[in-house]
Amino acid sequence: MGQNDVMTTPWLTPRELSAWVRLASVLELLPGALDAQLRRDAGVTHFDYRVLSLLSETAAHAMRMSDLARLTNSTLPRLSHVVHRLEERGLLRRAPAPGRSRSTIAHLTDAGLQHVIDTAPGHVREVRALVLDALTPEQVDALHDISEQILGRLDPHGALRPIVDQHDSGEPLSP
Amino acid sequence: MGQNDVMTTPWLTPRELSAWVRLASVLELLPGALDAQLRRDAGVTHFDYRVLSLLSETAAHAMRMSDLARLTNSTLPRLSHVVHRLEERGLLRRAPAPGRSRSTIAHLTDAGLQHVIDTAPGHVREVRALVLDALTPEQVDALHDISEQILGRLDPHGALRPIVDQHDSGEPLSP
DNA sequence: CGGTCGATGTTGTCGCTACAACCGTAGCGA
DNA sequence: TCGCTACGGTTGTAGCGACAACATCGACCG
Repeated sequence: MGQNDVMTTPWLTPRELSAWVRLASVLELLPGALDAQLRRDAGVTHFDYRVLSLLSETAAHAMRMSDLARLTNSTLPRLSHVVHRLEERGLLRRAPAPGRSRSTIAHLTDAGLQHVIDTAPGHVREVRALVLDALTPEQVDALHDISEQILGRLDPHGALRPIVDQHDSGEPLSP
Repeated sequence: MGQNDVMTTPWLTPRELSAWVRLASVLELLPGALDAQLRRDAGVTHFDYRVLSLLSETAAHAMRMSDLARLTNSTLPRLSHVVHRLEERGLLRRAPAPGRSRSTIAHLTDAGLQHVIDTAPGHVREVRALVLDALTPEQVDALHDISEQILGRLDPHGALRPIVDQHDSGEPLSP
């Protein structure tokens, strides 16, 4: 990692640099903007929302902790903390899995489901306003492919690939 | 924000949803991956690196705090904390601006400059590995345009637009 | 059986960010 | 000259995520 590498590292072309600078800005600003809307209007984090939303999409309104962690691109410790807080707020409950298993199941409560139902429209509007409505249909498709390629690098083994295309499940509360 | 809005909110089409789900995953995973590489190899966060890098690109290796905040898409309180920590590590110093001004100038130290020089190649390699090398040249250009459109929504007034295309300055340490 | 290993979660601690409150100074009008 | 306001910046606090240490339970192997 010495400065000698300066000579041997392929630098960024102007086009690459220009694209990267803009993407980096989006990476810094967009999560905060999404979080701000959800916190202001619904008192939850974007991550909280993902957890509740995923639970709402299952038939039983419940899921194993480790599956939830994988589907949210998260880690078990982080999820455990988040679920603990959501449980204190009465939006879900934890229960040991029935049968011979040491796993924990997170169940969405009625209040939690209602919260998702109340929160989803505003969130969708925000996603539209900040992202999708800014793009042409062709750009939306290009964004799909680009994101897919990058995910391939971020997650070479496809460990969390199941997260993608979960939207063919029953309930219409996907985003 | 009642559930009645469910009826009146334009929902996401399958293509939109699929693109958004993937982008959301990138938003969650990519910043962490970038941070991890820089923390592991260089002991700085991605944000720290942006600050040091921007300073290294100026002729005087110095900049006003408020300009630095704008160029990093950040806030003054956040920057103040970060600069305080970097100052304690000897990578930069703060000094009141000369003349009649209440502003503060952050100066990169020699150690700070050297740190950027040592760190840049590894960071560029990571950006290539995770993003640019995963894309075709056409996709890089498309990413440029897409990010630009989204930034237009995130920052309607162009308050931080100057951040874009700063790379025509002197030093070659932009990313 | 006994012991080790791996998988599943939880907890504790530390560092960073958001937010709000605060301070000092310049500019400006009465 | 006296405020008043706006700007530039710092500090304090609370909350969240990363990471590591710690349980616990099942499985496998001798």
